[in-house]
Amino acid sequence: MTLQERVWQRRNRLRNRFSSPASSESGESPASAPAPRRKSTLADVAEQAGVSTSTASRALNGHGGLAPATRAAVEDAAARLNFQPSALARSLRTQRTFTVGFVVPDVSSPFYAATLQGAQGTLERAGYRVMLMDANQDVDRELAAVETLLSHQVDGLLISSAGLPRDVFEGTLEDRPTPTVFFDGVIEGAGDGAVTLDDERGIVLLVEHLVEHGHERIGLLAGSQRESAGAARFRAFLSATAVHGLKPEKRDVKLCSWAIEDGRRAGAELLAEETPVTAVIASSAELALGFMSAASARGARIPDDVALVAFDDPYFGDLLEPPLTAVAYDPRSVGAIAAELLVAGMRSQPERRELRIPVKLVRRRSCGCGADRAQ
Amino acid sequence: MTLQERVWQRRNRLRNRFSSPASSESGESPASAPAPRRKSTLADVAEQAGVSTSTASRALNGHGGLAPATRAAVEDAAARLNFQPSALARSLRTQRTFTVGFVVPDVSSPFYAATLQGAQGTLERAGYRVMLMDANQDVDRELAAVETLLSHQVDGLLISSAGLPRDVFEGTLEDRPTPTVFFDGVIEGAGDGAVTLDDERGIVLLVEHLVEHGHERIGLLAGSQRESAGAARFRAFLSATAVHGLKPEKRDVKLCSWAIEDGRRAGAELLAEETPVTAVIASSAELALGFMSAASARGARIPDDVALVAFDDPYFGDLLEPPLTAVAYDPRSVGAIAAELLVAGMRSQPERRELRIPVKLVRRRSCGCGADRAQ
DNA sequence: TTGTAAGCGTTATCAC
DNA sequence: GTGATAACGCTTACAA
Repeated sequence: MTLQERVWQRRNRLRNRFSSPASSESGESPASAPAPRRKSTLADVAEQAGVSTSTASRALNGHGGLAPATRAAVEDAAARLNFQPSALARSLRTQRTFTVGFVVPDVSSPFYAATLQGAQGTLERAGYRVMLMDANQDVDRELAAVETLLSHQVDGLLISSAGLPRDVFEGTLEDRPTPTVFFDGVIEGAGDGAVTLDDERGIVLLVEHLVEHGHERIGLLAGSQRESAGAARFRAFLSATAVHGLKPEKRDVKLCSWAIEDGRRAGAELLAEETPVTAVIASSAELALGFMSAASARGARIPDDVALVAFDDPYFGDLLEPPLTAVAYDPRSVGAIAAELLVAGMRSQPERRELRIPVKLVRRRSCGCGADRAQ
Repeated sequence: MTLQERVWQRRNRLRNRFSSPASSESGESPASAPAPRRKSTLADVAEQAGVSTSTASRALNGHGGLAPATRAAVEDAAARLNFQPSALARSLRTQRTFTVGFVVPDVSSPFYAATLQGAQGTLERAGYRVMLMDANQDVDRELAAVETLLSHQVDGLLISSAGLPRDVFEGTLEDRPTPTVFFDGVIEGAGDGAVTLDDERGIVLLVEHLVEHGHERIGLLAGSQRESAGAARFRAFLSATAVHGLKPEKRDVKLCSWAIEDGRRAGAELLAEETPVTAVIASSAELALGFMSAASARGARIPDDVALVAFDDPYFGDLLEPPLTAVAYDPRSVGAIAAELLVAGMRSQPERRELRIPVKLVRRRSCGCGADRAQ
């Protein structure tokens, strides 16, 4: 139904109400006053149409054999009463809510906002609504969120975990097997699917590029090690540097959280060493931003004094100073694909699937490209 | 309950299950196999505790006078069965869902993501959950979202409208009076509250500052005029420039949508005039980004060739090149305050309130500050 | 203090 | 084809 049609419908409804015999202008008695219009129920529709509620239900749901005339009558009555079935009652009866729960550590992060949007699109198309919960980077709240969602009988769960232990997660789910797919922050082996970025490949790309630029001492802003993505990037960093014969010192990798402020702090520490690293990899865009801020506060020039690359390409990456060399990917698609896996899982019971979203390197100036033509 | 406690609880549950007489290791008959564990209901708890469901209900909800012993027995049984009440059934009975619907034109926009987070925090504290719907900048989908939410019997609605006509909105709501507060994208006079940014003040700040820099011909990237914020900023622009005796030409103000791409396109048009404006105001951070991109594509330098200021201070505003002069405000608080209004509205029926979030000017380099010391 | 029973608004299983 | 009727899982008068 288009908006214009709705406008008309609304006008008609008003007209009907005023011309209805029951609500005469002069009738002042409480009895004849327009009843405190409660939302009309299936029973009302059935009554109006002169059929039973079961028939009304069937007519509206297109089930079973109905006389065309009855069906029309019911549809008519429903339209006249502006009937909207109660999702609550329906769900209680059918045990399906067509709602999926979505849990992320922080909605306001551009990455999660984008995954949410991607998932939302896919789910909506499949007829599902999303109930969102922000776990606020806190494992306890994450668990609470899952429990709330479960008590609402969501049909499925889409979770980016901040590091929930596997047995706790499974314990929570145990007496209510609910299809679950993890994305980005995954729990090893848990759930009916997992979609992650290709963390390993991304880090390899970054390290290789820095090595091409001639760097031999590379620092890392590692991000939270409780989250699978942070841990994976750290591991990948270790092995990728090893491949090139580099052995990062402990003080050159900073384990920290994901916020811009963490990047600033860790970045300042990195920069404060007597002989600092010549290049740094930030495990996320926020961390890179924090590092840039720290560098600028200290007067360190990027990439001249220290090169910077990031895992995560923010949409304003080429408007920064310097433009940020980064590993890019489509965050919407991680949400969308996770949602597809989930929808499949809710329809049947396919085997567990793990997918990786491909990443690619976007060369800009923060790594040294363009500035020196040396690359 | 902390995570650690949950871990213990989970372990105990497992232990109990294995030591339960019903599930002997050797019992192979289907009858003695652990029942396909359906979620336990209040009836199960009541049975376990040897009381009626009403008593069980009262015990769990802390209602009425109960013998301490019975209450304990019930709580015990509930814990043992890992009982989680069905939110669905409860809501159907009580007619309250403790869920509020949240509708925005685009979740992935940092602004809306932040409002969402603000609202979520406040609502959660008040005991409400949020059900999110992305209207995708489309008025029809916005309406559909509201209807879906209504059919889920949300207790309240938080909406940033993309321009829904008032009578359509009210028509949809009419037989189900649901507290609603609008924020950012408001519908004049509709709902039980509205919180907006101080659009007028923000634009005045921007125009004044540009005038101080000596500009006499200022362009505007106006944003969508269907949305109240876009329209308000446009109006404010007209009156603020008039105050300074400026009369913007029609071709200097670009009505467009909010996306970065729109800013790029409109910006390119502005820049392409024979004698272009000397300064431009972007109605949003995205539009400013688009303009920067257009300028850089064309080789126009900011602020030397054209000054730029924006209504909206992105969190990376000072890392852009040039750092962006902008009107700043706290986007979280608009969500939080809207949520507070809504919570108040759901608890009682206070009069309609309209609030404006204050804004302030953040001077950086894109306006010409610092670059020339002339300001 | 506790139990009985009547719903909340649907859908599903029977009969007719 | 259509209509009673029994759930779904909970809360809440009203009785006892």
